[in-house]
Formats: sequence, C-alpha cells, structure tokens
Amino acid sequence: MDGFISDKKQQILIAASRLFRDKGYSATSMRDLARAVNLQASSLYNHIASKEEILQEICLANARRFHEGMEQAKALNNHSPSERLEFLMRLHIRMATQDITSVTSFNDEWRHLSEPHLSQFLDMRRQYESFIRHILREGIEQGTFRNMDESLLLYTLLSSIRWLYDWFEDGKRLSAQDLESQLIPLLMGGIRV
Amino acid sequence: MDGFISDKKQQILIAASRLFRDKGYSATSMRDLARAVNLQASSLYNHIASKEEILQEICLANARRFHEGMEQAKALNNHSPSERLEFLMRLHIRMATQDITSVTSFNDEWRHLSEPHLSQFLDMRRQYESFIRHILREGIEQGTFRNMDESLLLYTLLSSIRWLYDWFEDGKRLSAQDLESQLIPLLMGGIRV
DNA sequence: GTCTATATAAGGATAGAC
DNA sequence: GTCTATCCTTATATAGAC
Repeated sequence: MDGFISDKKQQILIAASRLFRDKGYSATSMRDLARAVNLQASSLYNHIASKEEILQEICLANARRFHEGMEQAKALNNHSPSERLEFLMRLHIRMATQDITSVTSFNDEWRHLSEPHLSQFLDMRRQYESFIRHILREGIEQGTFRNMDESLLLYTLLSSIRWLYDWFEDGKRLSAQDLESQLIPLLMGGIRV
Repeated sequence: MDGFISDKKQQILIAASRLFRDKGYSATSMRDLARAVNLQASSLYNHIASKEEILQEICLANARRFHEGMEQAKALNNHSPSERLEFLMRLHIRMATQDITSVTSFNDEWRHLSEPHLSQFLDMRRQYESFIRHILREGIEQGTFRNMDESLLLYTLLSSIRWLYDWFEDGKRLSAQDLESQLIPLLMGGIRV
C-alpha cells in the first residue's frame, strides 16, 4: 500500500503522526510507536534520536507547508483582501484534507516541544498569523470585511476549520471538493459585510 | 483570594483543570498537581480516588452545564431556528468566558477517559450535538440557513469558538460583553442566507 | 539495522506514623 | 488530613550481541 515509502524513518513519522493525533504526544509511548511499525522500541533509535525529535520534525514540516502557502499568497498582492483571504482559507482546507494526521499533531501537540524549538515554533506561527492579520486589517479598513476586533476575526477563522483534522475522511460523507465549495461561502459569508 | 473555596477537593479540581489545559492530562503528574495545591502527592488521595476520577468529575460537571443549556433552549421551541441557535451560541461563548480552564479540559482531554466513562461521555455529546443538528436542519429546510451539509455546519460552528478557551482573558483586550456582541454577528452572518 | 537486556528516571498509588 | 517511605509499573534511552 505504501510500498513507495521505502524509508523507515518516514514510516515512523507517519505512524507517530497518527498516534499523536489519536492519543496525544504524552500518552504515546515509544513502545506504542514501535508496535505500529513492527519494531522493538530500541530499534526506533536507529532512525530517530529521541521521541521529541519526531515531534520536532512533524511540526517543522507542517510549519514549512504553511509558510509556502503564505509565500504563494504574497504573490497575489494585486488581488483584493477578500480574494487573498479566500486563497488562504482554501489552502487550510486542502491541507486538512490531504494530510490530516500530521497537521493535527502540528496543531495540538507543539506545546510539548522543549526550548529552543518551542520558541522557534511560536515565532513562525506569529509570523504566519501576522500575515493574515495584515490582510484582515486591510479588508476591515476598506470596508469589505466586517468591522470587528482583528484577533477575534483571525482566531475564529483559523479555529473554525480545526475540527476537520479530527473528523474529515475524504469521500466518506463528502468529497474534498464538495467540502471546500460548501465551507468557503460559509466562512467568507460571515466576514464580508 | 479564593478564601471562600473552603473545600480542598474543589481546589484540587480547579488546579487540575488549569494544569490539564496547559500541559494536557497525560503530561500532568500527580506530583505537579500536588505542588499546585501545596500538598504531597500522596495527600491528594485523601480527596480523590485516582487521577482519572479528577478528569471524570471535570468532564461530567461541564457536560451537565451544556445539558442545562440545552434544556433552556428547548423551552424556546416557539422561537425561530435562528433565535434558538443564537441562544446556544451565546451560551457557548459565555461558558468560555466564565470558566475557561474547566471547559478546555472537557473539550480536549475527554479522550483519556477509560470505559465506561468514555462511552457515557460520547453518548452525552452525541445527544447534545443531535439537538443542535435538529435546529440546523429546521433552519435549512425553512430556507433561513445556508443550504449545506448539516455536519459541516455543526462542527464549523462548534469549532469556531474553541480558540476562546485558550486565548480569552476577560477584559484584557475585550470585555466578555464586547466579545459576544462581535462574535455572534460573525457566526450568524455566515449561516443565515 | 534489529534484537535482548538493562540502566535510569518518573509515573500512579498505598501503608502506616503522627 | 498530611506526612515520609516505598511499591510497582511504565517510561525514555543506551549497550552490546548478532
């Protein structure tokens, strides 16, 4: 099934993402993880240095994905705030539907990172958020977005699709495409004046 | 400061709620909790039977609060779906602003309950959700709500205010009243056609 | 690269003195 | 009701054989 993932480390990261999503980072033991990839716990250490390194790699990989999305959105600077925001929302929805488990660890388990990784992570997140904030502010000032507290709008928006990570299974009830085409009007409908 | 909370058990539950929110249930040790209430770990067991019992009580207490809200909303059956939904959303927002830590444990840590408590919890949640589903379906059929997948609408709605539990501090940036009066139009604006 | 064996620390929980 | 001491289990991680 995943024959093309020949690298054992990649298998471990994928299994860890699922376990971290289902049980949480702290409640997932190295023995749990080892069982999931058919190894003894000690054998994991041939591929990774520590349990936390796994979390670091998952968080970093996803931070990069969001960062790339931000760079793409920056290229749209001739478009309206509304169009740029919609682009980012679609990006978030697609990330949720394409790589659910990994994004969930990223969303929920980053707090278990130790320093300096925790600070680095929070810095990247702040950067990303302030990029969205900028779009929101522009839209509010232009009068195309509802006039309200910027943070309130930002976090409500980001939070509103977080459930996807726990819930969505492509094609089970809804295709990823249907999901996107129903969700975007709901989100944007509340924001646009 | 909390002199009127004379009961040690109540102190323990409050401290546990905060720790579970900040570090998660699994990453919170009984020794952490003991330190937070100025006791030795063993002394906790004079007030509670086990670590999980604490989680059970927190989850149950909050399930009850939401259940009560549901009962109040049922009394509004002569009102429109829109009014009933708005009532429930205001309830959720108020719960977030009034007792943040406890609701957060309830939201995020229930999965660490063991059976039969886990099943009981999920049953109660299903009941609550199906009550909201009913309102949503009615609104969609009447044409007052956006015509879309019911679950999609339900979870987006519930999820959209979950960030409050991590973020909101009354009066820090916004009063609870301002929060509510800005958030409700945003949420309802997306839903109403 | 995987195994068995094990070091070392931390976890939840109990016993018994006060 | 709180303490000290401790039991027992589980955790992360390492050592060394194959």
